Amino acid sequence: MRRVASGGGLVTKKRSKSSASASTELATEPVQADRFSKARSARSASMLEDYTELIADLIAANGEARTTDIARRLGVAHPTASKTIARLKREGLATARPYRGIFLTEAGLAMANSVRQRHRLVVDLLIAVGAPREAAEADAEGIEHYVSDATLRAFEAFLHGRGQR
Amino acid sequence: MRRVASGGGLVTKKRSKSSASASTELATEPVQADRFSKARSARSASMLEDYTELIADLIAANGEARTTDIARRLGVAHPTASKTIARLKREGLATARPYRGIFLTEAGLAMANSVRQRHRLVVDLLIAVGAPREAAEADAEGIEHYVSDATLRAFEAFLHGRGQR
DNA sequence: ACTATGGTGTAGCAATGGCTACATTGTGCA
DNA sequence: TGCACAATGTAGCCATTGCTACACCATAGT
Ligand SMILES: [Mn+2]
Ligand SMILES: [Mn+2]
Ligand SMILES: [Mn+2]
Ligand SMILES: [Mn+2]
Repeated sequence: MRRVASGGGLVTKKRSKSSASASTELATEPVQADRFSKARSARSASMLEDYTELIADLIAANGEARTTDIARRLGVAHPTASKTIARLKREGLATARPYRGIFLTEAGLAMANSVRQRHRLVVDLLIAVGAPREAAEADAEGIEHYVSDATLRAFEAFLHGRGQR
Repeated sequence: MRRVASGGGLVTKKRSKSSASASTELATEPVQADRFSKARSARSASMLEDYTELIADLIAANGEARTTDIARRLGVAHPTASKTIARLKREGLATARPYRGIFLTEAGLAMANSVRQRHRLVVDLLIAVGAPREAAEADAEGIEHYVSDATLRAFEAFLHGRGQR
């Protein structure tokens, strides 16, 4: 197919590859696809990140992390948490034996620590640029998973430069 | 079950509800669950937001938005785009007839416009706080979907106060 | 020591979002 | 005027992340 626009029969434009300025168009595509691809990867990791952070918090607060507590904190049904914990185990981030609590491996703990630090940094930055505290806390829960190291370093420098942190 | 920690048989702690300070613990849970819940909603909407924005961009640039172009820009296989476009139609955001291009409904166009504006605002803010341009562009593709209106207004005010925008 | 109760596990369903493989369609160009 | 071939559609696979329903287990308290 060689392409013809048709909408309501108005436009009539041919194009061998793409109709827009052949200069920018060809450069834009792969770059944009890369950005979307990165976002998809981050989305896929976000669940693991939240779980490890939460498990570490529960162990710190309660001495243990139980499936039901994890589920309640996340606001999901317990089989949902159970299934994701299975994924954590599969990916070497956690261990668990039936009817005992959930434990983090070294890799899981490392993830938890870096994720917690990043979470706090994002909240602090949002507040520093004027976001209401609760909005900052809520938004950070999603935003955190998409902040690159380069951006994170910029956040740190920004906060330093303001005396905060 | 009344709960007993056990890990390696070390800890031995009972708890009727939760072991942590009964004052904060009970207040923390629902608040945190709410934040996670909001993040899940945003995650669910993110795909629709990216598609409407992209379709509007393609129509502006090419006069039409074809399934293959959408897929290539997103970096996914065309049946993946095709399936998501079906969801857009189902949710009243787009229309399409076989072998013609994709069109946005009024609702879809409204979403595209607000999403594009939010996207730009997020990129501008990230750059304003010092993120490298390409990191800002890449991170914004994920971050944008999790920024609340309250935080967005704060971003606007922050940029205004700096003469940017 | 028993048992009621609540934590835990498991089965099975649905929606979403990836993919590959293959069928169908439209049209630019020979 | 046809037809080759790219674009589009469709079928069917898998993984993830939700859910409800139900079975099983551990123990706190009697
Ligand atoms: Mn999070
Ligand atoms: Mn977090
Ligand atoms: Mn996006
Ligand atoms: Mn965007």
